[in-house]
Amino acid sequence: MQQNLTREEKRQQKLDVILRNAAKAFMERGYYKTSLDDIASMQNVTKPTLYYYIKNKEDILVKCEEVTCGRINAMLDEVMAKNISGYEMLYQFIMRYIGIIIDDVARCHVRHRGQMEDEMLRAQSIKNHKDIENRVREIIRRGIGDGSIRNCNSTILAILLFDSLNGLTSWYKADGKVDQNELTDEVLALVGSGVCST
Amino acid sequence: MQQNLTREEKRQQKLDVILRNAAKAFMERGYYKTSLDDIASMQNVTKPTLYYYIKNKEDILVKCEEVTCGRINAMLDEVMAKNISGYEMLYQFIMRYIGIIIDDVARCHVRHRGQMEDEMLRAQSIKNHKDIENRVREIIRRGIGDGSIRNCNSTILAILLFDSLNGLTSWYKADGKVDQNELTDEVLALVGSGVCST
DNA sequence: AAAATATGTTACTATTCGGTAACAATATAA
DNA sequence: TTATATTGTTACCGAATAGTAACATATTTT
Repeated sequence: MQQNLTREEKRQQKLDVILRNAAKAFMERGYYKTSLDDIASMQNVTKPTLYYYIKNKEDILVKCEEVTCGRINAMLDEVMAKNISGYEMLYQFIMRYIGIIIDDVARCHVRHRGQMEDEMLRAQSIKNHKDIENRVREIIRRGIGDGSIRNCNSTILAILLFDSLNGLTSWYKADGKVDQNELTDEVLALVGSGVCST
Repeated sequence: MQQNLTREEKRQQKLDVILRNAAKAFMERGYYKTSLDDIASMQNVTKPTLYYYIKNKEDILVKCEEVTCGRINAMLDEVMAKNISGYEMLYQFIMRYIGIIIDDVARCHVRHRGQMEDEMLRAQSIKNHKDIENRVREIIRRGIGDGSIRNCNSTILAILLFDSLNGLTSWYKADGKVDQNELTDEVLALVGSGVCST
């Protein structure tokens, strides 16, 4: 008899719930202060059950990273394919990046990337971010080339940009006092024109 | 017989070394992956000796915070006493803030603030940062008042500013490829005028 | 010199927690 | 129905490590 969902789909859904709950707990209490027992009990299962969905504790971070980097890169694919100026690309990237990282799984990734204990995983994590950073640098260089962005050190600018954007993850709550549109406007205004009134 | 240094001075020096070494290790390996035995062996002492200088592991974070916030507030006292425009104040704050947080103890504080397990300590840590943030907001408001800073949401601007400045701590190494002066120039240019070429 | 204080060590406890082995139940397919 | 794969549980192990008690040594003060 055919179910609504296949086994594989149900399995994927459960994994998603684990990631979301774990990510939330990691952000609230911290990675080391959140035990696998804590995470398991959020799902109303026991710890060994988790090991059917994840390899080990660190694997949760890896999976959060895969999901998030996948989204960011897909977004970059779209934005960079458009026939617009470098500045407009950067503008759109920022707008949509904020939309992506306001999510527990993404916030968890941002906060823990490059901190895996396993050396291979750590290297891969660092590379994943560097790749994204390089794509944004490419946008900045295009903007400098087409004259829409002030001549500057694209490396430093890209990093500063990510610092302020990723910093959002540690204080911005989607349901908080600050409206997402107002936040996005302020970020875009600051990045675009700075603070000077002149 | 009078020594070069009094007991109290020697004690303070040893505490400083402990804080510096611990902060460095926390930044390199992470707080939870650095044991008190690790820290002790850097001093060529044993773990119980540390407890003569610190109350417990968390107290290291508290002491790093006290040192760093003390420095920042003293700097703000100076800068805010000057008879200059709000924008110039902000400019000087940024320049000197970068100078302060390029230091292992300060970096350790930035990375771990508000993450103490003890509730009282955590609340105090959050308050310490909020106080500093409020002083910077005051600078921004003054700038808006005297017309030197574009009209904007001072709360969001202050946070974004701290995000990008504090973000430096996670990648900038004083002995690395990027020169501190060039970095400061780029930050000031970005905050001042943004990325637009027009 | 003797007393008091500061600084250090060795040896140990208690607890937390990631991970696993062995076993039980349930759903799917033949 | 029977066989098989999947999903779950209970009970346990081993390692790491924050913190302490008891004891030893050095340094300053009286």
